[in-house]
Amino acid sequence: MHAYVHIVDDDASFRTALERRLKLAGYRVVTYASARELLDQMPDDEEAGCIVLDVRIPGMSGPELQSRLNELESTLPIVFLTGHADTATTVQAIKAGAEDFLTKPIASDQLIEAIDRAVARHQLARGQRTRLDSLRALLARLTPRERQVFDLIVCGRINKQIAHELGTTERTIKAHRHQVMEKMQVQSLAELVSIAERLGTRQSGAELKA
Amino acid sequence: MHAYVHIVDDDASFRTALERRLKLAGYRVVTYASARELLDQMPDDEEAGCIVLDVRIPGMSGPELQSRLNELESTLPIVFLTGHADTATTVQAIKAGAEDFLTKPIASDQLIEAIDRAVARHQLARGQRTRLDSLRALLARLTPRERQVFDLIVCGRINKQIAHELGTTERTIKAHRHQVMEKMQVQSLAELVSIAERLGTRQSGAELKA
DNA sequence: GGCTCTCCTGTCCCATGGTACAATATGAAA
DNA sequence: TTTCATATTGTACCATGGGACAGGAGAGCC
Repeated sequence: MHAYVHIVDDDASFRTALERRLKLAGYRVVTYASARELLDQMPDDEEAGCIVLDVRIPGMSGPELQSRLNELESTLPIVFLTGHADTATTVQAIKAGAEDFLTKPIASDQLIEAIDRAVARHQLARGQRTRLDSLRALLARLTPRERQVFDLIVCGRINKQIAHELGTTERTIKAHRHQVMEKMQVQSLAELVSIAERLGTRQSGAELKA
Repeated sequence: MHAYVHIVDDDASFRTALERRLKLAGYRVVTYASARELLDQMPDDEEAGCIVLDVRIPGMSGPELQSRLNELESTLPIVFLTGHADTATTVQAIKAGAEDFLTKPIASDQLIEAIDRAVARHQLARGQRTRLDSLRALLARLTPRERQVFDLIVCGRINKQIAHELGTTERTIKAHRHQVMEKMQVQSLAELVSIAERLGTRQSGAELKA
């Protein structure tokens, strides 16, 4: 609860009306008159919420703002609102990950449903991203050498091979390997490989010889 | 090349015109007058291709056919065509995985582009599915006991623990483990875990004790 | 110059994984 | 009944992983 809805629309009276309606539904609301305004304040991605975005707004258009937000890796789902939708714009927006695309005038119940869905999706995405981020943070703490060893371990190389490929001794690899398991907070090789797979850092094998 | 385009439209003259145009573009074409017709013949998912689907057709509608195909786990991408698109239908179709949603009359170049994209996507999806299917086939060849051992191995259990959990001896587990590595055609634990991760069979650990 | 961090190296010892060589028991299928 | 797949167990032996204990070399910072 207390999720944020960010409304971007150049029609002040519409913003106000929608704001009132959403606050009654239990949402916290922030309004913006333009894409620029939203980008300047850049809503916090960590707070549950979503964006309600008019397609035609002065300056940067709705879809332009969407692609900009995608570049910035925002995961806030977008619910588009528009007076007259053309099909190409609709298709493009949904393909780019918009949660919904609605036409004005819109029944407020229907809009709220879309917003609820968007917020729920954001919760999920946020949870996943948080889990991945913490894994990435662990990985980032490895020294360059440890990272090399990590890559070779999760490809199934044994210590002897790793030592040979890195031009050092088996004993040294054991030391690095120990550090890797320690820093990645895992007790088994299986967990380590699982992490590598989820982070997409695992190469299929031969690529690493280059 | 020689990809199949499956056209579903109740307008015979439209079908014929489009068929001619697509054959010139190098496609193989199969036409259907209704959703039923396509379902009866059920296009082969293994052949590269896509479906061009009119939204409003007698009997089962385009979107209904789409959801039916999804249930049947078809991976053939769908390009929708329609006279007058309403936004809700468009959004729903794209969310359900349609490659595109175009309005008639449509420039044939534009349609061909959409079909090219759809076919390309199908190639990718097919490749991925084929790879996963062959892994699943390997997994299916494990005996029930071997499968239990597999699950525990990829969760990071050591032989001793597995033996205890399955109420047998370490030596027995070694035998099963050998069979598992053999049947799954892997040389290292890392590869085995990677497969489990990609097939989504890997539990996070504690769940398996139940 | 000290201090810290990274990277590197060594020996001893034990736990674990893997293999070769064998063998038994059970149930289903031919 | 014979045959086969499955599941089971055993004894060795060796390779690999990993911990305990100990130390050195080079780079960057205060």
